[in-house]
Parts: sequence; structure tokens; C-alpha cells
Amino acid sequence: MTDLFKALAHPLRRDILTHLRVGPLSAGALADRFDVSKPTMSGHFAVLRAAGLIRAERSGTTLTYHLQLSVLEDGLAGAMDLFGIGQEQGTGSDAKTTRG
Amino acid sequence: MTDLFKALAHPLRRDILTHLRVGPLSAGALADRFDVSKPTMSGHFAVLRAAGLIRAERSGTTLTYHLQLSVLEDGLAGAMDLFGIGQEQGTGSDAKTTRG
DNA sequence: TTCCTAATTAGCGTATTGGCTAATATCCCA
DNA sequence: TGGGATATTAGCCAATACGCTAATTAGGAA
Repeated sequence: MTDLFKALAHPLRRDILTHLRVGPLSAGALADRFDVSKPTMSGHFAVLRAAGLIRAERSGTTLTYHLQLSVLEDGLAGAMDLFGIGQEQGTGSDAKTTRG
Repeated sequence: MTDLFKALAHPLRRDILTHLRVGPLSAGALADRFDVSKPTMSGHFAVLRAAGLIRAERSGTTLTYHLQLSVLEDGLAGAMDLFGIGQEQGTGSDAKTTRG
């Protein structure tokens, strides 16, 4: 959870994720879209990888990064759950009626 | 958004929020529940206040902190929206299936 | 091998974070 | 006015974050 939020705490990293939402992009293609050096981008990729938010796929010398949307979904859902946000209906001791 | 995620990126601060979910608590009462000094707690309160996640109410010498759940809700909802998570229905004509 | 391209890793400087103790407001009460 | 309780601010230190340039790794082509 800490890794997730740390990763999302930088605007550039959030921007990287939104770029990848459209589709996979190589490290170089991503770097071209931002106004920082490639090594700086590489560092941000590492943070996002460590949080599981992106996955790298190698093809020759090119690394293509894929957004791991499910990790983002599960992480944010987990946060909402932690704080009791979402489909909560009974503020009292009412039992949930979901089966399973 | 950055302030929100920075605030949530520290486990102790998330813990403070979950404690406040049950109900308002004074700064001292909160400090008693954690194993760090009061000034350290005060610093964390400041971060949470800056993000709008908690609100202080003074009564005598005592500051009582209230969770601003709506800010948390809106913030996380905003994040989900940013990444296109949630009740996405019409981003095109495609009936979306699964992740890869 | 050697060269070229793609990307990361190494190293450095500065800013921020996060913890502590000590000092300082602020308020209530006598 | 002074004392006691509550909480923050000030100051310090170690660790982390974040940007850069230079060097290195890795793969493909000749």
C-alpha cells in the first residue's frame, strides 16, 4: 500500500500511467513525451515497476511498458476498503447480505 | 492530488485516518495510540490537514481532529476517474472485456 | 570483433521527509 | 499573575527522493 501511494504521489508518474492507459509504449517513446532526461524517466519506471503498476516486456533492445490496470484497480479498491468507502450501507451492526 | 497521495503514502498517517474513522479524537488521545513522540504526531497531523483529510476543532487547550471522509472519497474517486477505473461505459463503441 | 541504438546504473548535489529533544504558544483555573 | 495541561514550533540529524551528466549493460547488424 505504501509503495502504491508513493508511486502515485509524483505527478510525472501519474502522467506516465495515464499515457500507458491508451496502450503500451516503449521507454524511449515515453521519454520523448516528457521534459526530463531518460535516466530520470528510467528511475520513475523503476518506482512504478516496484509498485507493480507497470510491467516491462523486452523485444530486442527495446523495453515496452504495459500498464497493470488490475494492480491499480485492486490497490485503490483496497484503499477505499481500508477507509470504509464504497458500498457501505449499514452504519450499525447490520450484517452484510452478500453471499459467499 | 499530489498532496493527497503524499499524505496517504505513510503508514502511520493511514493509521491515524482509520482511527478517526470511528470518531473524532484529540491530538493527545491519538498520540497515546502510537509509538512516536507527540511532536512527530503533530507533524503528521499537519500533513493530513494540508491535504484536507482531517479538520481540527479547538475546545480549550484540546484540539480534536475530525476525519474529512468526503475529501478522501472525492480524492480516491478522482484518482479512479483519472485512470479510467470504475463504471466505464462509453469510451468508444467497444464492449470492453478483460485486462491482458 | 566492432559499431550503433536503447535503456539502465553509477555517482553527485540539493531538497524534502521523518524522527527526536527542547523551547514556545495557548488556554483554564486559582 | 502564576501554574499546569495540551499542542505546536524550532532546531538538529540521518535517510530518502529527485534531478542531472557520464558510464555501463544488452542486443542487433556488419
